[in-house]
Amino acid sequence: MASKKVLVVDDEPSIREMLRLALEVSDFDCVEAQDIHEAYRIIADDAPDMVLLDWMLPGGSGIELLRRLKKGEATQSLPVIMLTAKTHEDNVIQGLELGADDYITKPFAPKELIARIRALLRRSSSDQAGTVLTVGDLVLEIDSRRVLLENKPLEMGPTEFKLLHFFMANPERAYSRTQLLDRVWGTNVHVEERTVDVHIRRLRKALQAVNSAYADLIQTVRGTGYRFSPRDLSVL
Amino acid sequence: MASKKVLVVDDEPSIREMLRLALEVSDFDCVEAQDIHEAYRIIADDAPDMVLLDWMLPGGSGIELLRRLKKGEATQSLPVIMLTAKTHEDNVIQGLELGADDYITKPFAPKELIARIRALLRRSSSDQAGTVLTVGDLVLEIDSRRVLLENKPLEMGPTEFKLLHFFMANPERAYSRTQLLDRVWGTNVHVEERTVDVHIRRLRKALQAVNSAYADLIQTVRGTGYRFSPRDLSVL
DNA sequence: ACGGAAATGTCACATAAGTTTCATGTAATG
DNA sequence: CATTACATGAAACTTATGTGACATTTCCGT
Repeated sequence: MASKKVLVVDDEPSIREMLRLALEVSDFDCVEAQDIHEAYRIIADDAPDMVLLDWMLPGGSGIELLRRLKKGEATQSLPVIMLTAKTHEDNVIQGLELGADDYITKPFAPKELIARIRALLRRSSSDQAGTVLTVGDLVLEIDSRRVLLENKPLEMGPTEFKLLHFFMANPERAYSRTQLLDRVWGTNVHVEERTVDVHIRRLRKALQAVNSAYADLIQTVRGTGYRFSPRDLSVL
Repeated sequence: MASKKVLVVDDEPSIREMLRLALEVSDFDCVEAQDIHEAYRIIADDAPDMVLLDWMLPGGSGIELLRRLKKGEATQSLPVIMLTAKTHEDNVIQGLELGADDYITKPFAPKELIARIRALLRRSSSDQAGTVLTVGDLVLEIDSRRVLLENKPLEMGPTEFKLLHFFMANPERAYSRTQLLDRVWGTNVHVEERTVDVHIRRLRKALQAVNSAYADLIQTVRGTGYRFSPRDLSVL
């Protein structure tokens, strides 16, 4: 399975390093940001699955980041665990009110941190359950892990499913093979770029088997990569 | 709906207070007991829907209360979540063996506690007696603990029954082996994931013995787990 | 408490399914 | 028309699941 990506936001390099270690040992991907500006960029580019946020960022900006995340449409459901010093009970309350999903006080046992991360990810992934993505007569059901085209189930492997899921969630934008590998396969996977082509092909094939017009949803962007574009689906 | 009533059994007033706060914020009713004598009285008088039981009651009486509850006819189905210090792994085992439904180690995130309480109440309240689940010619009678297919009784063990029960109550959705272990076997049971496969196989076998079409109800979702899908039962 | 039947969990091996890579063909680009 | 990028089929490989057998445990009736 593709491992989950955790964004660590802390200004102390040594703490980031420690967290990275703990995370990677437990088979998580880890990306680091030292300030909220960098954090924002990474959230946009790398789409982490959750955020570990140090509360004590310089200038009290930890709270600021949390507030902005919870305000933004696209980021408000991104799970956040706060790291706090144990003396600041009131900060905890404040953080939870602002929408942090959990907190942990320093110093903490790596084991506990990992356990909480797992618990949180499990919880929040069940939140996105029930979601159904639709483009014309193409329906992707997350819960049942099925894809229907014109009410007929489509045959495809797990990778094609994830790929289609990603595309339907991020339409009208071209992604390079590297980006696709990163976001569909997961970080730190060493796979040839060309492999993407093969899976694209299989996905197109699966769509084409039922209605050939739908294969055109996945467009080749020469020199760049691929794009999923409902916009110019002729059938609609 | 009328909010559920939770009995908190703990000798520490401050902990009771904290729990009460967490519970009431989440819209539960809360009653408190500081010892097992008081707990018993409240169970008899107030009929709580579940019990939050501190394991470390003075005199080790937490275990005593649990034992007595599980022995009593009227109280044995009352759900119990234990609160334990995280160092006492063995107590947890003991507690679960005695029939506790779940446990949570201190310190814990209020959100997690609430989540577990909700999960537990959902599980136990859906165990409504007298219910009969039906899919085509497949009939599952909860109270008589029997399964009929085309009016012929099916042979299966208790685990297969619970598994089928769960599937029939939650159709059209793919579950991982871990999720199935959690929800059919019970939380924190240490059982190999692959054991699920074996029980799936036994269940399929039982169905197939009468009508092979019904074995297809239980579908393998590669890379994910299994799904119960009446939707594409050809016989219907 | 005791013996046997039933149920359960685990393992090892067989089989099926899916993934990646590679070699080659084909279409776009300047 | 040379070059580059992409499409495609198929082989090699990796993983996931199916399945039978067996050791253990649980449950009952004696």
